[in-house]
Amino acid sequence: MPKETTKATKKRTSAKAEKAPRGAKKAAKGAKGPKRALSAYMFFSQDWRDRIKAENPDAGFGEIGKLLGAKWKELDDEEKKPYLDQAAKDKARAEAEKNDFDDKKGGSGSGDGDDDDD
DNA sequence: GGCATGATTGTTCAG
DNA sequence: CTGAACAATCATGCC
Repeated sequence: MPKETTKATKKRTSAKAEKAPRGAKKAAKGAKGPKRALSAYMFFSQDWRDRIKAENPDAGFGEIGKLLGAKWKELDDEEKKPYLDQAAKDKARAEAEKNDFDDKKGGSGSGDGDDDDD
């Protein structure tokens, strides 16, 4: 048994009790942050978005979203494997990203160019 | 050292 | 453009 520590405390992360009270988030604009790695779900949806729409051409965001999640859990470990694999690779990518972020984080300065954005 | 948290990622669909 | 359900994640901070 996986010791439930957090889970028992909170529902998970989103929890979104009812309307997704996630207000403080989304920074990505000027702030530079070592973004995180994608989730297996991301890859899973990329491949499945096709299927979901194929079997639910009528389904909209609501249906597809729910169906997607439902199918995801329905898949077997082996089925998710390929997705997890991709996620694993993305993780490495995010790792390097953070690495660079951590490296220049102090230094440089300057520069930065920044960019900006938009 | 282990725990909790937050931040992020991508899809679809619409006004 | 952005948000919202859907799910994972997992890196980091913190004592």
